[in-house]
Amino acid sequence: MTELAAIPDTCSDCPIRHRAVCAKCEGNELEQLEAIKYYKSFEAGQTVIWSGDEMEFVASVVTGIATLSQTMEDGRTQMVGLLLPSDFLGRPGRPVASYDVTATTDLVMCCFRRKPFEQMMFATPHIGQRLLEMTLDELDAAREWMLLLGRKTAREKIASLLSIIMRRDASLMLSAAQGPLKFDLPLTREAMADYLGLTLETVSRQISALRRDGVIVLEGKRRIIVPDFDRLLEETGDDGDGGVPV
Amino acid sequence: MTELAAIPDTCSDCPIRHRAVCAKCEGNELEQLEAIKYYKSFEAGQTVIWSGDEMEFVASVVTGIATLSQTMEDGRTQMVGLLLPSDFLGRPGRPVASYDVTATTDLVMCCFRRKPFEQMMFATPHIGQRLLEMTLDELDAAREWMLLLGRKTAREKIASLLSIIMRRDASLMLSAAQGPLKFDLPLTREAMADYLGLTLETVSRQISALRRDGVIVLEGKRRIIVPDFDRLLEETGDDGDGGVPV
DNA sequence: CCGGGTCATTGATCGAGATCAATCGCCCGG
DNA sequence: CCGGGCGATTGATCTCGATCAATGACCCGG
Repeated sequence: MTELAAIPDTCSDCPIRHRAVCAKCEGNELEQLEAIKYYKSFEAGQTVIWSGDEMEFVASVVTGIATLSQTMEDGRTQMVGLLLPSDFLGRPGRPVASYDVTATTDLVMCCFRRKPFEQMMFATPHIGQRLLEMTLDELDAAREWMLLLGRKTAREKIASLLSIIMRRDASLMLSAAQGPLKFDLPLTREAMADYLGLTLETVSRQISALRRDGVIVLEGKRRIIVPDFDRLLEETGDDGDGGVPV
Repeated sequence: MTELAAIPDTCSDCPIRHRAVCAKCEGNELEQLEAIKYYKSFEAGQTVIWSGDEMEFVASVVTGIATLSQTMEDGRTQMVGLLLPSDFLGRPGRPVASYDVTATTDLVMCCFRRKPFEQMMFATPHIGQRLLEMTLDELDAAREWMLLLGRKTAREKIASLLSIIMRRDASLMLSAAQGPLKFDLPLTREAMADYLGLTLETVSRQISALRRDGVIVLEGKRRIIVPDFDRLLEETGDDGDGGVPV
């Protein structure tokens, strides 16, 4: 059993306060939300919910990473979403989960029982407005991802995934230092394969190839150093300014 | 120049009145929308807007079909959205188009200038609520599509596309007759390839293979007859009840 | 210090789909 | 009736990534 991550006392202490579904709520609205929220923790590897299960809550990721994935009868699986801190889980109005949700790291979620949340959403336009923004962002990300799945080579897929992860967690911890960037891969090779529509062997081979070509440096299995971010971007196949604004 | 499709006189005559972004609006709200709307028509093959262009309007598709697609510098392209009647084009709050939009058939759109629409959205919760529902549906569709792109075989991709098109246009014209279903493909082989992440040759070969195996019958190049819909569904690789509820 | 488990790497081979190329069918205009 | 253009089909070959298989690196518990 790993140690549980710190759980904020009140919403004002919350690290995702200004990015999550509650971002536009203030004063009274925030108090109402605070009254119905509760925290749930999961350990790395645990399943949060299975596709088809009844969902009695919706939630925001506070810390950690979770994945959404779909599986075909014969076992082929494709990841269809990556939930980072502040991302929202669940669909108001839908009582049943559409995807398998798995914690890939230790995970803390801020949960709201579904029914009260839906009622509040009806009464409080700020929640629905914020959820719409977030959903539109996710749709853009999904479309970027479709280009990756449909048209990119294995090497480009790996480079793209690395740059996506770097960008997203840079935007969370307003990364100070310039120069060689360094970060931990929060995913196993298998999870990366499920994300990219590849096999884990191909993922491993392409990471080795990028290492051989000096695009990345490995420190152990999971820690990645990128000496030249622009060089990595060239490998993604995207045009310079590229895509998703976080 | 082909003949222009019929354009409804008023919103109450409009064929997409109860499915589009205006679905929840009544009385006064509907009048306001009606006051700022205007129609635009495009011929099959025309580009509606280029990625990166300024968008001065958002719009609903009234009749016809349009596609959203992304292109890489070297010319590889991936379709990322298919807009059928009642679907919404544009993102409130974003002044610039993110995708290339092309009319694949003659197309009529009901447009709203972006700024007034955004103001109305702020004042009228029903519009934002409906847009949220529609966006969540699109996100689900995009995720289904990601499974297709990442994990399905070429044959499964073709079968899936056929069943998606059949389902979606059956839901529009509440198809009366049972028995052998018949419909027109609204896409060229090349557009199908862009949708499915394949080459047009592979699309052609797989369609021929499905024909040889008796799953479909062709009437000319574009008209498809499906003698046994369940047989087609088996070929998609999805489990029976399968996925997107329209 | 050893043995088992998990995750990752690397090698050998295979095959689905891409690529290159020729041909066909159909429509339309001269 | 002919010729050109466009979309679609079909064939031959190649290649990237999948598959099958062995080995390696690391961690933890006994």
